[in-house]
Amino acid sequence: MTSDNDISGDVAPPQVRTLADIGRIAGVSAGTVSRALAGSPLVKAKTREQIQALAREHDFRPNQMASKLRTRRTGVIGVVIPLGHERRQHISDPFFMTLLGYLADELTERGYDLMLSRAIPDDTPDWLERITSSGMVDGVIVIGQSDQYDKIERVAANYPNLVAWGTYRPGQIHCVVGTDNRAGGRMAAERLIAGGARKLVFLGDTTGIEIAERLDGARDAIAGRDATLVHLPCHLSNETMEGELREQLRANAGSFDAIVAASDLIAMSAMKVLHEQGMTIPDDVQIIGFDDLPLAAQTMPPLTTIRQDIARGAHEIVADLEASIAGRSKQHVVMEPILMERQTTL
Amino acid sequence: MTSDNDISGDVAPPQVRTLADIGRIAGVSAGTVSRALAGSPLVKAKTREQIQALAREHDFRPNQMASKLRTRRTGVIGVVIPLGHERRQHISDPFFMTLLGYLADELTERGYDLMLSRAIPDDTPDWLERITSSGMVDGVIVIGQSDQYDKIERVAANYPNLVAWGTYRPGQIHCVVGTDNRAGGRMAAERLIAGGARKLVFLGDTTGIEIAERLDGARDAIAGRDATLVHLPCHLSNETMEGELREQLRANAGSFDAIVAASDLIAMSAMKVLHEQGMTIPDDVQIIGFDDLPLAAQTMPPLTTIRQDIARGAHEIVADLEASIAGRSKQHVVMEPILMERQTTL
DNA sequence: CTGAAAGCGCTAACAA
DNA sequence: TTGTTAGCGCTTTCAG
Repeated sequence: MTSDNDISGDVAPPQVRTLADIGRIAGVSAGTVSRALAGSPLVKAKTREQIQALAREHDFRPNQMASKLRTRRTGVIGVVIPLGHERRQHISDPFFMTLLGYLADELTERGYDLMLSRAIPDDTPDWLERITSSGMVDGVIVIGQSDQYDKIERVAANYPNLVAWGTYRPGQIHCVVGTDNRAGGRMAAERLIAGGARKLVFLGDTTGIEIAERLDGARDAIAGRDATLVHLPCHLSNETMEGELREQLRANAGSFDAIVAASDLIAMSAMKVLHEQGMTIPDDVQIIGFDDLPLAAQTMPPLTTIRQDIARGAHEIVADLEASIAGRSKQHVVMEPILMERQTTL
Repeated sequence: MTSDNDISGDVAPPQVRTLADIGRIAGVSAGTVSRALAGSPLVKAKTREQIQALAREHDFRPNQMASKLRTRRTGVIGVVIPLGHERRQHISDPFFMTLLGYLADELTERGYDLMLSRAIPDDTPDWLERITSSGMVDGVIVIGQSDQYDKIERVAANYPNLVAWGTYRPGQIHCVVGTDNRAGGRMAAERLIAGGARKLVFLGDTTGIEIAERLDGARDAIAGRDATLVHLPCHLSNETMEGELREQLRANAGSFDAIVAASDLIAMSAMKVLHEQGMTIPDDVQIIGFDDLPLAAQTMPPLTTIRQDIARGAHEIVADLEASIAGRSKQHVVMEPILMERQTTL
């Protein structure tokens, strides 16, 4: 199963390691090399090109650590995913992964590097400070507030260059970009009721405040209407989810006619379990997801869901962060969720 | 749609920024503070604790840039995804994202930070050197060889601390961890034939060598048998995929009775399209995916697929890298693919 | 056990 | 147009 081929790493490393080395063989000072490589117009065009050629030839690139130390500008943005309430220590949520992909694009495009951290707040209380005050990054993006809202507030009070993805609460300190989760939850429940549902179920773990808000929204929708809503907790995205779901749905079989899922992933699993149990979607049970991942359109039947504009979210986050780093003011962005009508609702 | 609340960043930053600052208020030298904070037994227990308390109180953490420059050890591993043949400049492939998640776990666990880069080799020929010789990282992981096999070979010749995920070719220089793609492709086609299929189709873009090997494997399987295989190119994971697939499958409708998909994602899209076109799976068309993402078990019917052990892959990659950094020898790991029998085959 | 001093490799005044 | 100089903040001999 495992192959062999030992590989030794015995190759002579290039001898040219510093600006001074290049300078020596070019007959100029390190300072000039620095300027030349930076493309400074201060240095004579001819020597500049000569030096650049030399650098290319020797495959030389200035040491970033030294440069960053000197300029006090790292060009690195920290991206951290707090795994506050998900006990599985694994970054697996496809929503976060998708957002991460877009963030990588945006940051790369603007010339930043991206330093990714996975944080387990329960094990490491200073998970955020460790990143903000390490001198390693120019700014920090927190993907998902999880149950760490207060911690983020506290750190943001002394560290301006921080933007989080998540839910906005009036008066909060830390800059946030996200969807109006409560409106999304309400929208989902309303759509279900409009489709004739009366006995709703909300599927998802509400330890993270984003999800809690979605549940609140769903409750808003049934208030004063001839409908009920029961909250059935279940994890968001790990291997235990499907089993939990199967249990929950079996135990409550027949007592509901519609599901508000906290995420598309939960919705997909629920669809599968319902199918196993012989239910028809949407005739026996209607279902609405949340996120509108590309996958949502792939299910059978295609999943009706509440869309979050992930690409725009990433764009806004990076724009805010860049503004903050440049000393300009930034602003919260609360995006309206959008109902994507597909075929799991009546 | 967009909210308001301008946020200004006007908070007085802590005044204690260097070891010397701490030293001054503790009445010791910077050197001692450095030792104390590093937990060195050289410094008297009492002063050590006192200094640590002081640091905590002032929320001080040593500047990593300076530390790394001095020690010439960054504690950072670069992870790069070359988007060689996928023209969409977006990291979206869920397989890579899953691998990335596991890598993040492994690296965090071993105390490394992870610097993520997305590279577009066509636009940036020196995408790899830029990372290896920037002085920013202790090692580099390349996720997927794409069409950059030769480039990786060339760089690895002078840079030992590099491990790639991908396909192994006898005699190659760069250390690789991956699945035996050819065996996987063969396995898939054989299973289909065993299920009664005779007119196979391979769905996927073979610019990346991993995929090309899967196709070769499938060809191996039909060789000398009463079966045919046609290659229908299609992108691996972007928005155009579904449209392409629809075209391809319509144009060839009726001329095939089984599909070898280059990835689970392609398989899922194909299932959807076939379903639209009124085909039944697996009775009219059998289909096998590749990867065994968690999603594969969620489709309806659940997808038969060729499993790659992503978690183990991540583990082996990091183990190899750590060995290399420590100056020990590393070795290629070629994992056997595993057929996951589900319900899209007969 | 602690302090002084010498850099890690680079950049940016300041001079020339 | 280029060289010189003085650090960025930390670690680590070397002395004491």
